[in-house]
Amino acid sequence: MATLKDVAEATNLGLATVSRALSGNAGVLPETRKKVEAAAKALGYQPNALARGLRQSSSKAVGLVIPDLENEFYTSGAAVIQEVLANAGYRLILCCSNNDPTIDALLLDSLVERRVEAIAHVPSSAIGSDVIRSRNPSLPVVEYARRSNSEHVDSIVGDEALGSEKLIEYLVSLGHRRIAMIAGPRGQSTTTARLAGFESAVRKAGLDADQCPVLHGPYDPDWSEDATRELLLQDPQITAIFASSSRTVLGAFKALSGFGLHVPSDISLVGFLNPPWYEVALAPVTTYELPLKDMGAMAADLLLKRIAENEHPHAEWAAKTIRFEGRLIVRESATAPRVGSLELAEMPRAS
Amino acid sequence: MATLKDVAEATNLGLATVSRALSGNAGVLPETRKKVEAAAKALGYQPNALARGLRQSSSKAVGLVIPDLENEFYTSGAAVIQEVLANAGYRLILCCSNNDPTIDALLLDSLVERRVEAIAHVPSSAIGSDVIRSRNPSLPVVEYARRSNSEHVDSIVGDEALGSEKLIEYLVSLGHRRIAMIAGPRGQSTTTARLAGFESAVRKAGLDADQCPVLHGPYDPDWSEDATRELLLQDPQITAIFASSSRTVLGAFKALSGFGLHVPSDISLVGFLNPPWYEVALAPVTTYELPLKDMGAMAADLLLKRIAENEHPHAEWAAKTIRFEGRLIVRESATAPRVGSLELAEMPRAS
DNA sequence: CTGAAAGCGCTAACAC
DNA sequence: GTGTTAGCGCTTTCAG
Repeated sequence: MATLKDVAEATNLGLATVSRALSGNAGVLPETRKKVEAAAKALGYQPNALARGLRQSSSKAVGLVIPDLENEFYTSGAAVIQEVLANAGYRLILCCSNNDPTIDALLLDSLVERRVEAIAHVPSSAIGSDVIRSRNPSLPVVEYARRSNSEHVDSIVGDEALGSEKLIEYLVSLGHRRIAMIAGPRGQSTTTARLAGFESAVRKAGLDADQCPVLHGPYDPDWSEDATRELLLQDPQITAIFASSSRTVLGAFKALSGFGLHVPSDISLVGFLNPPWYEVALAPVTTYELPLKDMGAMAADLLLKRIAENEHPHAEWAAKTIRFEGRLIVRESATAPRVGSLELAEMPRAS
Repeated sequence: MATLKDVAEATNLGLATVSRALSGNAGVLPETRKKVEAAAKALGYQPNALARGLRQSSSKAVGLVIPDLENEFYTSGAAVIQEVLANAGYRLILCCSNNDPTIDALLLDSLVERRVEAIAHVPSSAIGSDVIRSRNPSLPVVEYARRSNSEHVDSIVGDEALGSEKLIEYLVSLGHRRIAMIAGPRGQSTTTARLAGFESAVRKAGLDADQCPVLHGPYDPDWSEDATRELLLQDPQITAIFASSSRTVLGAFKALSGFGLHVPSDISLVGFLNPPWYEVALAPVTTYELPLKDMGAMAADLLLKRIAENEHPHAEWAAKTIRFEGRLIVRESATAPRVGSLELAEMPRAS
């Protein structure tokens, strides 16, 4: 590949002049610039971002670590983060941790090695982004969607507790008193918050906690399907299910169909988040939507702001947690509880 | 941030020794290595990947450009590409072109500047990856999911033509003779192939092409909803719709519900690809599934292979196009055509 | 306005 | 085994 030197030799100019000309720097004769640009194009010159980054110690890159590339909860924000950053001239290095804390830490390390100027992070463990601070305390970090226990990073999250609470309140207002929750894996801030909201709402409504079971497991349709099945078998009095993620909703629907049960006539179901398909599900899903796009934009803006602040010897700022409220979306998957008990007909699954 | 020199000074060793020790290179006394590692850890030393990359002219990074971060057609492959590459010690720089050829070209350029060692690319225009070749002809490139007109790049795609054909054959076997297709935007290889399959099947089945209308538009639920509405209004004889992407299926369902129509009793609907929600849709969707995971793995393997070949003065290899077959998945959204004509009741939309 | 030279942090020859 | 040195490609003083 052609280098600056090649262009310099081709034009009989000095390295410095060529550099200035190509980086749109002032102080170069217009005709000189023309000549340089022509030669550069002719040689197919492409600047070497590694060399430039090394020299200026600024890579114009930002890292983003998310746990799952196929989950709208993360990609929806990632999309706007990438867009905002791109408009500001930064490139996004997007990594996927598969929800594995070890990989998570590895990826964070490698981003630091690549000298990214900031990191957006969906933490996969409570340790979260602390790895980074031990490497380079001045590197701006914002946590998105999930919160770790780190004290020194900003975080942008949804108000998940409020969401669950609203959902349960809604079910209670419909007349439900036996509500089950299919929760996520313990130890993640999202799970914790959603669970807290559930328990708080159950308490406030004066429901019997024993009649409102909670099952913990991964945010995975297959697990959720099994969990729902088991739940119904063990607790056929349940009249409503709170499936606390879109994957969970999916599994719940499948289990319910398997039993020949209809939503909402046999059992009510509410979800969380709002992927487009909720509108065309077996029963359009009543849910709590989080403003993921706004959250992503905010995260990106904050990142940019922190980068800018970093230029100047920054006054000690306090890390802030910004919690976005969402909204309850009432569709058709939840109605007043059925009368009578559940008839579970284990049907052969279609395909 | 600490540099190699800092570690060298701290240990009273030479730069080279420290470098060797830290990069696990042979020819260093075990105790020396210990000492170096201890000092490095104490100083919080992190290697500078920019400097290393510059020196070795190899960045251990691979670029991936996809048009949409929120579409499983791309992210599903992206996820496995990232995984395979990560296992081989490469970092993925994932960029999103928003289906805009200009941005696409920009991103490709910036990847070249960052000296990635290979690029996986979902082209957003027919020019596709040619930008890259003009910059650096020896940079391995593989197109994934879509094909451009580039002659010199490998491509991994699904057999979309076959898919449409199978789907239409299936509808015909059910008795349909008036089938509409909601197609994607003209000019993309996927659209072209899906359309070709449709037309070929229509012809082979001896259907009247006039009775099998095709609408072109973006792969977008809202557009698809409008298109479906219009279609039904203009052509109420239609008994089946081929919605040629998952977004399109979504819109079609919404339009159909809006008219108070039921799938499949009033009208049959078949989709394309196989996102998990197809199973829990208003009517579980009959579709043609592509092995996206296998395709992604293949793309990554090919990339790795090309990188390895690049080390040696490579014999001129021919670019290959690998086309993966998928499979027809029969669910419940298509049955024998209704008898009688359609009653369109424009109902107030719920929520 | 342009050129020469230093140096970003690292690795790979080459000496010792 | 270890140290010295050159140089990857670029930007940026500092002279001219």
